[in-house]
Amino acid sequence: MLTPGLPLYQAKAEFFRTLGHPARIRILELLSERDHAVHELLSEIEIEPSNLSQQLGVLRRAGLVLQHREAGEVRYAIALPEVRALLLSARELLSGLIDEQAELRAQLRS
Amino acid sequence: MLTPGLPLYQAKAEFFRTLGHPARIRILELLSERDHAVHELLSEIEIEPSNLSQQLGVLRRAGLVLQHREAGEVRYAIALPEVRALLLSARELLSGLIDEQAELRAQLRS
DNA sequence: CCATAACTTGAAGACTTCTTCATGTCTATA
DNA sequence: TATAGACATGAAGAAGTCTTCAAGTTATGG
Repeated sequence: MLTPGLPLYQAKAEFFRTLGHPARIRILELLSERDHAVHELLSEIEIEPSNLSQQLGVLRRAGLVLQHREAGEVRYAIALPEVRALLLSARELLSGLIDEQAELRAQLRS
Repeated sequence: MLTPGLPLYQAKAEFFRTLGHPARIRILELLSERDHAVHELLSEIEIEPSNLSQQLGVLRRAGLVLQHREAGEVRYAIALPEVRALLLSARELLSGLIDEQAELRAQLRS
C-alpha cells in the first residue's frame, strides 16, 4: 500500500514482503512479459482460483499491477516498468548466491 | 538458505522474504557502505542486541552477509556486490510507486 | 583465574500471513 | 430477466514470523 510518512527502509521492507510469495513472483514474471487475463494466469500457475484472486489483490493494493475489464474477462498488467528491472536484479543476485554456495561446498569437500 | 532443487520462483520468493524486514534492510544498507562491527550496527539501528543478532543470523543463513571476528569484535560484511544493485533497483521502483500514487491522488481530487 | 564486554542462541507468546471455503458481484447471452 | 461464466471478498484455522527473555559463548583486561 506504500503508506506515506513511513521511514523509507520500512517502506522497502513492506515492498519486499509483497514480493515474498511464489505465486506473486510468478504473476509478476508472467505480467512482465505481457498482459494476462485472470484465467490465463490460472492456467499457468498451479493455484486455486480464489487464492490467485487473493494474491492479485495483494499486488493490486501494493500498486504493482493494474486491473481492467475487457470483453468479459479481467486483465492484469504491470503498473511500472521498473518491476522488470528489479526481477532481473534479483535473478542476478540469486545466481551470485548459488555460485557462492557452490564454492562453499567445494571448500568443504577439499 | 537457498535450498537446492527448489523451483526458481520459489527461491526468489524466499529471497525477497529475507529482505522483508526493516532491520534487515537497514543492516544491508549500512553494510553496503562499509563493513561494520555488531556494536556499530547497534548504535545506528534502534533495536535490542538479541534482536539484531537474530536478524544478522537470518542474513547469514541466507548467504547475504559474512561474519568474522577481529580484535575482540565481530564484524559483518556484504557477501555479494549484487546486493547494492538490487537495493538501488528497489529504491527506483519505490520512487516510481510513490509518483504513481501521487498521480492517482491527483486524479481523485480533480 | 575472574570479571567483563561483545555477541549468539533457543524458546515462548504475540502477531501476521496463507490457504481454503462459502458466498457475493458483475456481465454477457440465451 | 434468468443463467452461467469469470472473478472477488470475508472469515477462519493452520502455519509462519517477530520480539524478547534468560542463559550460553568467546575473547580480553585486570
